[in-house]
Parts: sequence; structure tokens; C-alpha cells
Amino acid sequence: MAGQVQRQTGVALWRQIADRIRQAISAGAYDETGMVPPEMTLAVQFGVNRHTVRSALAALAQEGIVRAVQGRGTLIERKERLNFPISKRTRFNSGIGEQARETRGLLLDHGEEQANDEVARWLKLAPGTKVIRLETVRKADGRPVSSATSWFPAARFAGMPDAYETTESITRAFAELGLSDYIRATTEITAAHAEAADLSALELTPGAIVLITKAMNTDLDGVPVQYSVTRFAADRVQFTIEN
Amino acid sequence: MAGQVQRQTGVALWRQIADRIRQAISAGAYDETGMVPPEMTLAVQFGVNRHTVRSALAALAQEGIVRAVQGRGTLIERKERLNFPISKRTRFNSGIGEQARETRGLLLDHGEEQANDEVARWLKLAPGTKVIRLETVRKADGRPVSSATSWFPAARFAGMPDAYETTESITRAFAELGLSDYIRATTEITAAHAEAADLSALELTPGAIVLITKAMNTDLDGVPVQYSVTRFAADRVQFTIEN
DNA sequence: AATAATTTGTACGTATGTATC
DNA sequence: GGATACATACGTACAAATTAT
Repeated sequence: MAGQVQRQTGVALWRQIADRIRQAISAGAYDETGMVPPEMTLAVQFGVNRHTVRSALAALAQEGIVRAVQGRGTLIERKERLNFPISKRTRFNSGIGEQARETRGLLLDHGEEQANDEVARWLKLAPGTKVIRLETVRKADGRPVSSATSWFPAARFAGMPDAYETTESITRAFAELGLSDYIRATTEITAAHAEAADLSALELTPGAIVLITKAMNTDLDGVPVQYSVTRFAADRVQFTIEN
Repeated sequence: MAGQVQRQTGVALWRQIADRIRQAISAGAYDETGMVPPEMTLAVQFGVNRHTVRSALAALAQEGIVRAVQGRGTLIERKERLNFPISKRTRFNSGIGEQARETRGLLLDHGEEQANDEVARWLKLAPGTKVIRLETVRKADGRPVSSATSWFPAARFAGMPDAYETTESITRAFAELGLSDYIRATTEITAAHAEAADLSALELTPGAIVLITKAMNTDLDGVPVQYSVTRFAADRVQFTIEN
């Protein structure tokens, strides 16, 4: 874990250090012992006071990533980074597969509305066409992984909200509505700092990073059936593209 | 640009606001006027004092993204987000294509070394096999877009450093060394906060986000020819996967 | 079993940065 | 610009829990 922390930059040292330790845990740097190095060791390593390291570890403890035990050390509680394959057959549930014991898809909100320019362009509809909007959060083993807003052509998928709520899966909801198969046509990936809405939806701490995908699915004839903007907790996932 | 800023989180308000304005510029939110809204408007929007907005704009001016003119307002100087397609035929230069007037690839450092476990696994070599390492920075219109560390099997591509330095392109360097075509086999994408090395290499400010790809290219027979870890300035690029 | 060493937890004081008014 | 309040970071000291000798 090379590289020093930066002073007087608007980002507190304890937060920079927390981010670095979280990353190191995720990368398996402390797998041998299952614990973080002692506070004094980290303090020397980062060139800061022990209290600054303590602030960083307190933040990680708050996230449930580590647990400090007096006299023993700071144990690593959770260390996950789900791999999310992106391909023609991209599906959330089968993609996560055996990486989590349990996956859930929760419907937070839904509605029927008129497609704005962005949605219309992706779904290849005329602006103003009626679309169904779904707000969902997907969890793996109880931890939120992503929150998504999806749009579907209303004429074809009016029953989407009900179908999703009962099946907790886009794939199965499509099947219920008569679409047995679909294809991931395009995926756009960007990254940004978490916004207020992300913090609660994904149980993040401020300053965290979200990976944002904008994706379009089509049926087997190439007709768009879904456009989604999905926000992932960046320290819990990685994407893999296999060609 | 919805969502309030977060207080007492280890990230200064002025930095959060700078990040949000940078993002908004990148997304084209102020394209109509070519300027950022007045400081008081932004102050009300974010729910902070005008001085705090001024700190944020000063940081953006330092980056060369905006320029404040007394009596007129704060003009937008630069606004780019390069699209980077990822496919079987992923190549940096043709991928950027007409999005930039000029692209360059600079060789910072190189060497011959023994493959560590990670490199060996991706290149499907025995650990310890000799490999060529290249440290490069790629620029579009003078702005650094990505910094990469690449490894090549030394037995096959010993001339890589020289070939890259003269051609400034992996594709053309491969061609010089007798490999006329290659395929992007796998790409892994994650995101993290910029480290000290990123700040200088990519001309970033602390707290910025980097998108990290780990990618493997093969020849037409499926034999690995290159493994690269590339770090992109997240607010200057987006990835697109077309299936 | 007793003691020392290690490691986290708590407390107080000081200086500087951040943000408001 | 100046005054005020709070957050951040450092320094030091000692207490409490666990592990090593």
C-alpha cells in the first residue's frame, strides 16, 4: 500500500486512510492474519498520528468492515467484492450466482410517465411515449449492491411493477409478461462520488464512490425492452467484460 | 444537480461542491450559457455560504476547468468526457478517434522483470517467467487520460519498449514486432480514489476518482500477448460495452 | 501463576483548517 | 475583513484487555 496521504486538500486524512485500508482489505492484503496491522504501525506507514488512524478505523467499524478488540487488534469482519460479468446475457441474479448465498430485488417505487429525451433515445421511442418506471434496490446477503431506475415501454410491459414485486427479478418478470429471452445491447460505465440518495439506498458513507451503468436491453429481434441507470457501491463490485 | 452536500463527513464542503460542479459541466448541464450559474445561485442551491462556493470555484479554476471574470461570471474553459468503447477490437487510438484532435502515448519507464503471481496468471505463464514492463501515459489534446502499466512475454516481445517509443501506439508496436492483429479477451473494471501517483500522472486533485481496468489481449490463436492495469481519470472518460 | 509486552480505549491540551455570519 | 464555532490533526499520558514469556 504505497503512496502517502495528502494534506490540506479538502479531504480529511482519516477519510483518505479509511479509503486506502478498505481498498487493501478488498484486495486481500491482510488475508494471512485476518486483521488490520496495529494502529501504531499504520500511523508510521501513513506518516500520521495514531489518533488519525483511529478515526479512519472508527469509520470502517461503522461500516461493519472491521471490529476493534481491546488488547487483540482490529479484526476484519467483511471483505467482499462481487464480480459482475457484462455480456450479451447479462443478468443480475445468475451473474452474482454462487458469490452470494442470497440475493433479493426490492421494488421501492414505480409509476407510469412520459419518456423524456434520454429515455426516449435509448428505448428508440418518440419523446412523450408512455413508459413504466421502476425504482429498485438489489441486495446480496443483505448488503445493498446496487440501486436502479429502469424504464420499459408501457404498451408492452404494463404489468412490470407487479411482476417484479412477486418475482424479485427482471428476467423472471419479463418471462411472466411473455418475453422469454432478452439481450444486453449496450452498457455505458462511469464513476462519480456518492450523492445523498446513494448514501441511504446503498448504505454508503459520504465521499464513497459509485459506479454508474446506463444499459439497454433488447428482445431477440433487437427491439429495446428496457433502459436502466444503475448505481453500484464501487467498493463492493467489479465488472468483467469477456469478449 | 439534486442532492444536498454532506456536513461533518471528512470531506470539506468546498470539495464536494467542486466535484459536483465538475460533474455537472462534464454532463453538459451548463451548455446553453457556457458559464456556471452565479455564486449566490449556487450557494442557495447547495445550501451553503457564498464563500464556500467561491472556494470550490477557485479549485476548479486551478484545474483550468473554469475561469472567473469580474463583472461577467464564471466561464467554462474545458468540458470533455471521452467515450472509450470496449470490445474484441478495443484499441486506444482508434477508440478515441475523432473525439480528440491529437492523441499521444508517452513511454515513462520500462524494464525486464520476472512475472509475479498476478501477471503470470493473466498472461498464462509460469511465475518468474521473464516479462517486459511498460509504464505509459496516454494523452488526448494534451490532457492526460490514462496511465498504464503493461506486461508482455519477454521471449516474444523483447523489442516492445523501442517499438512503443517510436510508434506511440501498442497496436503499431505489435505490428512492428510481427503481430498484425490482436483481440481484447477480458476486461475488469473497478473504481477507487486517486492515489498520490495518480495525482501527478493524470493531473488530478486529491479526492478525485480513478477508473481502473485490468485487461488481457491475446493473439488470434488465443495466446495472451499483453496484460495491462490502466488508471483513467474518471471525470474525463466513460466506457461503452456494445454486445 | 505472575509479570511483561502489546494493543486498543479514554482523556486533556494545542494548533490549524473549515464554514458561517 | 473580523469574530465565532466546530472539525481536523497532533502530542502526550495513562487505563484496560489480551497475548506472550
